[in-house]
Amino acid sequence: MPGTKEPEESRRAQILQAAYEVAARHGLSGLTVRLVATSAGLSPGLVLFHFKTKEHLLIALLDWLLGTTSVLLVTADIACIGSPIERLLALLEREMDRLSSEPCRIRLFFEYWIVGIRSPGVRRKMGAELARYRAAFRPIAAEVLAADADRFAGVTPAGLAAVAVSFIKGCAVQSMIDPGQFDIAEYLRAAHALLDQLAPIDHAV
Amino acid sequence: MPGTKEPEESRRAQILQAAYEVAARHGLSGLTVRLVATSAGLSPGLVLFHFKTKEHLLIALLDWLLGTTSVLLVTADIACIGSPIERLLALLEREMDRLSSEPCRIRLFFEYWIVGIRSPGVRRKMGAELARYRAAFRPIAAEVLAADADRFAGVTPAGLAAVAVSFIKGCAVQSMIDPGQFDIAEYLRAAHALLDQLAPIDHAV
DNA sequence: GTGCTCGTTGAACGGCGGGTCAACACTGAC
DNA sequence: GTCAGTGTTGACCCGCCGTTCAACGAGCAC
Repeated sequence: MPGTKEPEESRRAQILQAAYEVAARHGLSGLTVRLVATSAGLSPGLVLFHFKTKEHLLIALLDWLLGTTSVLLVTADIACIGSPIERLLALLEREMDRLSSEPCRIRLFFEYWIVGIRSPGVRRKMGAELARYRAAFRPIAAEVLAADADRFAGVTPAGLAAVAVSFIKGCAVQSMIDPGQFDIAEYLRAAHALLDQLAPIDHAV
Repeated sequence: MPGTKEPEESRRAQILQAAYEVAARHGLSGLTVRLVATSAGLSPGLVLFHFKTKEHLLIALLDWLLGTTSVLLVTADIACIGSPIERLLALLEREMDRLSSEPCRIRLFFEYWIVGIRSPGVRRKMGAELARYRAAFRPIAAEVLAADADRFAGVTPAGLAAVAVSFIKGCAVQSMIDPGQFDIAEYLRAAHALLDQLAPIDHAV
């Protein structure tokens, strides 16, 4: 039915949704304009009518991805934890849960990292996202440092935040590649012991 | 010069070398049989004569990559450090140096991670490599735990080794994506403070 | 020399993917 | 009704890519 006017801007959203599904199933390198069109139930030409170029489509998909992903969820139940260290640990644990609940999203981010190696535009966006992620950890990191100024002399909030991000991303990488051998519970216990100077409170099982 | 018998097996090595150069420059997705052939100064047909398929070539390249990358360098100057924690920290620092000295290799590994998402064969190899990397950290991790059994009650060597690997891989990711905003010195200082229960020794500058 | 094998070449094939475009349909303005 | 503009289609072009293959050349056995 050519010419039937859809709610205009919803076409872009519809196509982006289809693009996400294709990318989730076939990867970014397996994403083709035709596949996206088919998945959206539209003709290939229309996809390039709304997004001038495949490259534009990919960037729009990245924007959509970044826009629909909350940076860091500091929910009420976490915010009310008294000890800064416990709060940071709870946050880390929460983020790990997110990792395993949305594997497709995480994988897509990985693929965009790779694209970013060769594409300055994508790299800038991914870099900004990472910086935002670190910044979200910074307040809690600062509190952790303030709570034990002696031990953390010379450590900056940004530095600790970067380490926290590494915890998350490193866990994502390892559990993505070999989910069998990588034990998240052990991992969290080690993280706990590193942060906490006291004997670790039993969080496991 | 057709028919000139080269030292036989060195042809494969020559092609793999060329494949690595192409992959380093254009990425794994930009690697084509023709480009590899041109880079090696050979005809496209010959590449597929020695490696039946492009897929075979990619797997051979991965094997070559894994074979020519030392898992973990525990050099003499590090092995003789008395304190286990100091030794682990020195190792981490050494690994970070490796990261920045061989960025192409690291990037290629990243790309193979992505390939591994959809290719079970590649995933197995990458998983084994990660497991090997963790295993290399395990002895030192065990010594760190043994040196402070109270603090690390319930923490396994494997868990701490996984955290160490996350330190490295997380750093690699962050410094790869935005080298500008990511400060490795700060990062290392934070890592030091986490491991060490004493005030951190000044390693900066 | 004859013939066999193996390494090598480069043209050719088939397919696919990004991008273009003429044609068309529906809407709204006049 | 007419006309312009926008959304939409699907065929088409072109280039690239993986792969195949006939031909050829060098060495070797006899």
